[in-house]
Amino acid sequence: MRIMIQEAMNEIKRGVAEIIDVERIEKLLKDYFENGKNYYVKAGFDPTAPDLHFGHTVLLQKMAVLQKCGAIVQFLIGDFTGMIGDPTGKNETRKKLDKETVLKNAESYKEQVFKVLDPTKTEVMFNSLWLEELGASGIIELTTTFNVARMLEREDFEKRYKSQAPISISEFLYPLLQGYDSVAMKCDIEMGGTDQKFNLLMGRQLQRTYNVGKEQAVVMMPLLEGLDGVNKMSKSLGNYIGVTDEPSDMFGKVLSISDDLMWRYYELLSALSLEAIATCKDDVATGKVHPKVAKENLALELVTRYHNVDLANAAKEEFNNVHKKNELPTDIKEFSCDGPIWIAKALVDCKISPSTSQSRRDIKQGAVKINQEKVSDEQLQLEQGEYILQVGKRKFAKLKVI
RNA sequence: GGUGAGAUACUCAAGUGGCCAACGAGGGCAGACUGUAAAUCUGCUGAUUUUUAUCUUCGAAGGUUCGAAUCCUUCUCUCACCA
Repeated sequence: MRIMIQEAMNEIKRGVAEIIDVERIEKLLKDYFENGKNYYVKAGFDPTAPDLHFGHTVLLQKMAVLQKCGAIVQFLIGDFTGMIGDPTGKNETRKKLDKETVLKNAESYKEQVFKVLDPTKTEVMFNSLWLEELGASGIIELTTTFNVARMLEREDFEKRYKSQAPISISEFLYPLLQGYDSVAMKCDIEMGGTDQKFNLLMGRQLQRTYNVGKEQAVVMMPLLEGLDGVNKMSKSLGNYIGVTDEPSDMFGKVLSISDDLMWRYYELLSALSLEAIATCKDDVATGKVHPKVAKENLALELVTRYHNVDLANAAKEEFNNVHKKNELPTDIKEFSCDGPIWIAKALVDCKISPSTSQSRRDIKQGAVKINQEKVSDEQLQLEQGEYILQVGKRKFAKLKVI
């Protein structure tokens, strides 16, 4: 029994940035393994963007691990708090979404989330349910539990306060409301990114204040770096790999990360054991395994997870055809138009160039190819026929000139 | 409420009457090199088949002028200092 708990703990601790109250998690595990008692793990998500990317899955995967150890996941959609916008981002106050949209978003969340989480051990919840009921008096009461000095301890607020950047009062409410969620949900563990530390601890604090009878443990996951290897993965920065990305896109994006970053992805995203990863890393360092092969394996694993093995292998083959052998991808978007047409215009029509000016620049640089042949004449007219147009290494289009 | 400062392209940031489609940096795109990458080097980075040109763009609207991102007026927004 003790060994089981120990093993579970090790698996849970893998890759996490910080755990607060490890003892409590151990107790929960013990209660599960000995008495089969479940416990609740909360994680909050934004209601506006049901586009999950690998950054989110770091958290989801950890929750999936916990599900195997008796956790019921409370998948919280912050439809109420979404109005305020978490101060950690630069988000300004947002408009409240109508119910219909929220429910629709929730549905698409489910589609994506259950590729990782076990649906039988997951409850989807909305915080408007209890926060709306709280009312003005409830919110005022909530604010009395905390003072401004403490609030300003939050790193983000402290910085802005010192540099005299504006802090909106509503922003103070965000951590309080998120914390109140923990009270309403009576969760045992809350998960979040390291940037959420303050908010996560708030939940713990408020559970005590409101006499919930338990104080949630906190598991913080590191923020996964995006494709650029510097900034955290986010949709707005465009450096993300979405769980709904097409197999070939997903494969290509994974292959495009730097060698250093690959190990980070291995640690946080792969299902391989840490020992296996360490071995692989050694083999790459000693030259036994080519770094590209290691990266391909990672990409295969991830594409398989969100699609399937066949598509993953197809994506790999496709990738090597296009990039290694310089062949053409299999599915190229097709267009047709009346001819004759000026090459620069054709590229714009096929959406592989933003403007004819840009087309001309690209032609001058030798970045444009027709049927694998470099184009040197920027005045070129395309007569009747079918052409494969290409800009750079990645942008392709098939054009039929009538 | 009072006073002062500011708003320039994707972002930061120069420019204070013509040589400004606007220095520079980052980012992005492309070429070389590679493992598709990273690093490095190079070019490009408002639009337009008039390309040593034309048109649109420097918070918004007017005005002065042969000519304005630059000067004047009003407005909008942001910031700072004081209360």
